[in-house]
Order: sequence, then C-alpha cells, then structure tokens
Amino acid sequence: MDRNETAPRDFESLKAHLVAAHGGLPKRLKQAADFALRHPDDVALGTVAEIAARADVQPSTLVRLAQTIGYGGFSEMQQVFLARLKAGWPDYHKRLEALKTVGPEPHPGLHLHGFSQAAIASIERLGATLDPIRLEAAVDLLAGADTIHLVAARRVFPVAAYLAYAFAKMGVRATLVDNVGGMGAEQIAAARPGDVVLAVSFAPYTQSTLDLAANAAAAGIPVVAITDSAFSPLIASARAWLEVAEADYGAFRSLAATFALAMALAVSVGEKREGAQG
Amino acid sequence: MDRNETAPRDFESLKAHLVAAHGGLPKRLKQAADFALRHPDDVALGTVAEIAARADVQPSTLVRLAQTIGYGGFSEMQQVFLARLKAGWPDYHKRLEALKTVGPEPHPGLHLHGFSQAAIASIERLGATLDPIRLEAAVDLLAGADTIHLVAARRVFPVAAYLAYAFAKMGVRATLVDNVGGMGAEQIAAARPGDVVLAVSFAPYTQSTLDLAANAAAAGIPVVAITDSAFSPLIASARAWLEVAEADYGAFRSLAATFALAMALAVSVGEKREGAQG
DNA sequence: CCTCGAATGGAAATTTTATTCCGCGATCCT
DNA sequence: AGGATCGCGGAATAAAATTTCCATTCGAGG
Repeated sequence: MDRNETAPRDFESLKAHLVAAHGGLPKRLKQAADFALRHPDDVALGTVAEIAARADVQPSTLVRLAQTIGYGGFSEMQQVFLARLKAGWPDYHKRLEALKTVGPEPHPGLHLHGFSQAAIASIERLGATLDPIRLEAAVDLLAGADTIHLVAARRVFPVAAYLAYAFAKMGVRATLVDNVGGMGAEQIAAARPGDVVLAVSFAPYTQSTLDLAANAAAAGIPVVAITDSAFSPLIASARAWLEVAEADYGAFRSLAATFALAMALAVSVGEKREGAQG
Repeated sequence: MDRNETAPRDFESLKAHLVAAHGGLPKRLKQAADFALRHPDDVALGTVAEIAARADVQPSTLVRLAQTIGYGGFSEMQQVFLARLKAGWPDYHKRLEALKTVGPEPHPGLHLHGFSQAAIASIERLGATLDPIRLEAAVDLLAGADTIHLVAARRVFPVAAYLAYAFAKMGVRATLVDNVGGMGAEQIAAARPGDVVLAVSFAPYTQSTLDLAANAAAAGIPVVAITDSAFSPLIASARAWLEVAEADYGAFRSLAATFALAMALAVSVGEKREGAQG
C-alpha cells in the first residue's frame, strides 16, 4: 500500500500512471488496469462487483489495483473516473459549491464571481439542452404574428421590457403588458386574432402572468412560453414553449440564459419577418 | 405503494409521468419531482443523501417519490436517470464543446450561439477588468443611502427594473424612475439628502438619463454610475462609477455582464445593510 | 524437487447507502 | 371545533457495497 505516492486527482495523470506502471504489474492487475482504460465509463458508473465481473477479475483485485497506484481504496480511484465523466459539462451546483468552499470570492462580500459563474453555467446549459426545433417553432409562431404581446412580471419583467425594446428596434410590433394601473387584463384583451402572446414565468410562478396567458389562450390567441420546467403551469396555455434552467447563487437566480434566449428569439423573428415582407 | 402501476423504463415516459402526477402531489414530493427534472444529472450520479440535501428534502422523501410513481425504491428510479445519461450523453457533450468554440451558428437563423458567446465573453471580461476597490466604493455609497433611485432608459431599462425587484426583495428601499407619464424629473426631484441615485447608461447615451443624473448631482444627491467607458458623459455627475464593456452580436449588445454586476451590487448592498442594522 | 515469496480468490468484516418505520404536526372534512 | 387522515422528518433497520484478511496457488530460484 503506497498511500504516500502521488495519487492522481485527474484522469489524464491517472492514465499516464497506469500506462507507466503497466509493465511491472502482475497479471491480474494488468488485466484490470487494461479494462479500466478501455472502459472508463463503466468504471465510473458501475459497482465494484459489476466491474469486476466485466473485467473478469475479483472485486478485491480492483481494490488492490487502486491501492497499488496510491489510492486508499477503489472508491477513491472511481471518483477520478467519475470526475472525467462530469468534466466539460455544466455541473454548476458542484462548481458553485466549490466556489463557496474551496475557492471563495476573490473579494469577500462582493459577489461578482459567484454571479458570473452562475450566469456562465446557465448559458452553457441552455446551449446544450435547448432543442433547436422547438426554438424554431417558437420563432415561426412569433414571426407570423401581427402584434406580439409581452407578458412577464416581477423577476422576469426585465426580460419582457428588453424584448419590447428589441422588437421595436427591429420594426416588429410588440406591446409590453406592464400591468400599469392594474390594466393588464384589459391590455391583453386588446389582442386580436393574428396576434401572439409571449409569456415568461419561472417558479414561483406569478399568478397574474398565468392568468393573462390563460385568458389569451381561451380567447384563441396562441401563447409562446418561456419557462423553467416541464411542470410549469404556463405550459397548459402554451402553443409552443421553451425551457430555460437558470443556476442560482445565494437567494438570487441568474437571468443570463433567459436574456440570451430572448435576444436570439427577437433577432430570429425580426429576420424572418424581413425575409417574408421584403 | 402502487408497484403494479406502470413504472416507466425510459426517461421520457418517466418525465411525462411526473408531469402528469405533479398536480396531485404533496408539497415535498412536488419539490423533489421538480428538482429531479431540473437536475437529472445530479439525480443520476448522486447518492440519496446528496441529492436530498441539494433538493432540500429528506432522503425518505426521495424514496417515497419513487414508490409513488411505481418503483420499488429510489435506486430503481435512479437507473432510469442513469440510462438517460449514458444514452443521451454524446450529443450533449458535443454541443457543449461546440458552444465553447467560436464559430458559425450550428443552426443558421437561430442566433442562440452568437448571443451566448457574446454573453460569456462579456462576463469574463468584466471579471478580469473590474476593480474590486471601486465596486466596494459603490457598494458603500449605496449601502449608506436612505432610498436608492434607479435611473436607466431604453436598452438598459431592464437593468433598473431588475434592481428594483432585487432591492425590494432584500428590504432595501429603492424607487424605479420609470418616467411613466413623463414624470421622470419629478420622480427624481423627490430625492432627499441621504438618498443616492444609481444611474445606468451606455453609448449612445440616453439624454434623459444624463439629465436626471446631472439634476441629482446638482441637488447634492450622490450618483453612482454604471457605464461603458471612462469617457462617458455620465461620469461627470457621478460620485462613484463602474465600467462594463459588453460584447455585441450583430446589431445587439449583450447585457449579461451588466446584469451580473447589478446582481452582485444588490446583494452586497443588502448584506452590508443587514450587517449595519442588525 | 523443494522452498520461499508474491499473487490470487474467496469469504468475513466493515463501512456506506438505501429503505422502513414511527411519532408528530398540519390539514381537511364533518 | 373535533376527529381522522395524510404528509413529513428523523432515527432505526436493512441491504448493498467496499475493504480487509487469510488460506491457497503459482512461479522463480536455489
């Protein structure tokens, strides 16, 4: 048990270690090491018994291999395989937790780093998970609208406010249902056939947004929704919907992915219109 | 325990199941189901205790959820999440890699990639260039204010709108100078000694924002500015200012860095207040 | 061919993880 | 308002996994 030896923390050095040691390894250990490098995913996800069966060795052999390399046990080595699996995809919770514990704010009390991380993680996740087909469907619906009515409240109201600006700048007629004077219902009642409602709401869903979207749907006005999960009550009213999962930092949730999506939506709609009209 | 019910073997039907059952689910189970769909990767890889901690429920709740849906236990349900991860992973990985490399839209006409790039670049740049000392100075000024008056227009109005929300949530008194009814000047004239104005403006600077900031400064109200260059006319009125350079994509500029900064600002101010008052 | 040391397989022991159970508190229905 | 039911948290229990240990085998060197 050479526990004091370098116990590689990342997959690449572990791989190098195994290759280097390979020559001087006894038969069964060689066999196990071989298997580990050839099926790293299996090693990452399986139990010792499963892996041992697949590699055609004893469970204890796997433990021995790990200890030979310098780990305390198999589980410890497995972590490295697991980390490799997770690497390169936004396991933002871990990353944020690491941020808080391991490398906290470079400047305590100023939370810039934390919010930056949350924003980047959210955007990365959006890019990896959003289905382009559904985005295109939403664009099509919106591009075909006469007037777009923007509905959003509280935390996501800024998104609607921005969309009002962006659509206006692109010559797309859009109205911001801002609920000033409590006139939200009347504002949206002004929607006519041919119009489309774009509603944004995340948990905890603001009731007024849900109500306005439901009203519109009942009146036969198609609703496009941007929301945060398949459970969202908004979806019941929506003709098309897009899912955005934002990471949070502390008590506050990022809006970065939502804004990126909103911008993309606005530009795509604007372009499609010009193509159709010009 | 409805073990005889359909226990979904693939992720999609499990998801559908959860969505369908969601309405009639008790609070904690709903919460757990919600978390599961929002963080399927975590559920796939973690132990019950870990997942429970992240979802902020008891381990037993997770087991109950699985049993409610029709599985014998949590582990059984976890297999489905794991299967999804193994199967759907290559594509996911590729897309994430693609996001990191600067290049043409993977899906022409949908500009998500471009806006994501712009957002990430902006945030990274912010982290590299912003001087923490100055951020702290801005926080100090705002934390000492009685009421914070938020001024921003057009493209950056959403930032002010968000700050109004965030400050309110943290118990910091803030008013949004929204210029409704053209009453902007009157709104800000209501500022009294002890108040502070937080103004946001980027090129091309909106005149009304500059005017309102100048008025406030003339009246002896300190102004904190968020702007995009050292040459900004806003700086003339500002007691403290922060520089944010946003990348643009096409005709539109990102807001991601500004939002990250705004959030950090809000939380820091809120914390400082609580420390001072509590 | 015997001896010694290392390597191995398998089973026991330990640790970790999942599941069950029970008391308490909230809620709903009468 | 009172009773009954449902849901929840947390500790106890059970299951499953990992790690350790030891007896046996294999192989090398004398």
